[in-house]
Amino acid sequence: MNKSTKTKISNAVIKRLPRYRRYLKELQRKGVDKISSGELGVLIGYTASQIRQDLNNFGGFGQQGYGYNVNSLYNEISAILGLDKAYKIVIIGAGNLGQAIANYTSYFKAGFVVCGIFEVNPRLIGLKINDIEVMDYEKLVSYVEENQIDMGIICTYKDSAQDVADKLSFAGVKGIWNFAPVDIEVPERVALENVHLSDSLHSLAYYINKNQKKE
Amino acid sequence: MNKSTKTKISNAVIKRLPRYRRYLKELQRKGVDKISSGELGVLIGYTASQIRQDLNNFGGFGQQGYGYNVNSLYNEISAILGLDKAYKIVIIGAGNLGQAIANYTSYFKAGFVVCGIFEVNPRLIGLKINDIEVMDYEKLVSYVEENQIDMGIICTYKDSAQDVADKLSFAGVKGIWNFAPVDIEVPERVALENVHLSDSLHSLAYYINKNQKKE
DNA sequence: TTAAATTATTAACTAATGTAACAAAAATAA
DNA sequence: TTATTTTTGTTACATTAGTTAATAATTTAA
Repeated sequence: MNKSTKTKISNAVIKRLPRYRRYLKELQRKGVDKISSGELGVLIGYTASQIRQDLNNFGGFGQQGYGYNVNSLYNEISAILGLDKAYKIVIIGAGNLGQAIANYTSYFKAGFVVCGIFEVNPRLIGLKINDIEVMDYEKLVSYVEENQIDMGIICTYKDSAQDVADKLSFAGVKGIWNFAPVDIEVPERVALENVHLSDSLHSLAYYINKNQKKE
Repeated sequence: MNKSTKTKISNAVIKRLPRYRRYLKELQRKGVDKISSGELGVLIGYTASQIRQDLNNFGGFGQQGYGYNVNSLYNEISAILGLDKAYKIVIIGAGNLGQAIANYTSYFKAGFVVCGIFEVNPRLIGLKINDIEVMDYEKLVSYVEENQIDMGIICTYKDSAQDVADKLSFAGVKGIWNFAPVDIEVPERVALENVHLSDSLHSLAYYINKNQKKE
């Protein structure tokens, strides 16, 4: 029995996994081939105990008296995150953010394949952004269905976001990455990750002012 | 005595404030002028109790038997977040992301004034992006000092991010918004907000696969 | 064969979060 | 004016999540 099916894995753990992975990648790059939870803890800034516990949610990747093998742990974490597969993606909204995300994702993220960008603005339809075709938003649903797209990235204004999410969900995507500054509703089977940039900026403003009140 | 000085306000509360503010803005737009914690709770999806408790961290903005005045609550929350002031900003990195953030911030975020973009690539220096000058990265520190810049946005590759953060901190910014996929260190007096897009995308990949294992 | 290192796992602890309850205040209606 | 209703402010309680500590088991290396 797979461990991950036994107990629910907390959100905090999942959010730490990409971070572990980043540090492991770096160690790999440096040619380090084994590491103990203690050493890794110093590096990342977690306690050794937490690292062992986090990893043990998914199974015993380490070995007593030895530690963790950097390469295999990197691969294990990648597999847990599902980064050993490829994902077909569409972006909705060909504005500044949509374009930036298109470039960002297709250049830097092996495994995330941007197949098309959808737009309502007729002046943008037909253009190519980084070799990716900008298509008519009207064709979104049929395109997603026919090409078995896995994921949609919402880069529209907030007023359109829910409509986009509905169409994507209807057409069968498995996940939505939402950049519109609004809370959208999706069916339970669809995974949703929000990147609320304005919320992030606003909380930064708070912390800037709080620091100055020097508590 | 101001309430906010009494007790430390939890991070979760701060992170909810921009959300409250978004919904209040929407109510304002619809011409609603008062709302009870109960109604707001239904709207946002929190319990009435939590909303009252959150708001009471900062003082009593409501009135028994009446509820909360939408306009004044919106203004109060804005003030708590520090959104009643203006912030002078520089962006470091004029790549796709830097450009998108430059446009995003200067178009949509009143109060956040992008004063300059800094770059190492000589082919970009001297250009104007959305009326904002792209300057030589060498001049970052003196520019920030002379113009009393409040905030820096890091849109570089990960290898340069710490150097940028050091320069910004040295030059006296009060906050850093970091988009580079790396953990950077800043002095305590500098507020730091990370937007780790790749981490976010990777956790989305996890949830996509988890959903399919249909727990 | 023994000692040292280090994980896996259980247990204990701490902090954060959320909910409930109710007195106090204001608004409304009689 | 007075009673009733509404709704907050505030305290207390309960629950959950997250973290750290402790220890038994295993491996490595001397």
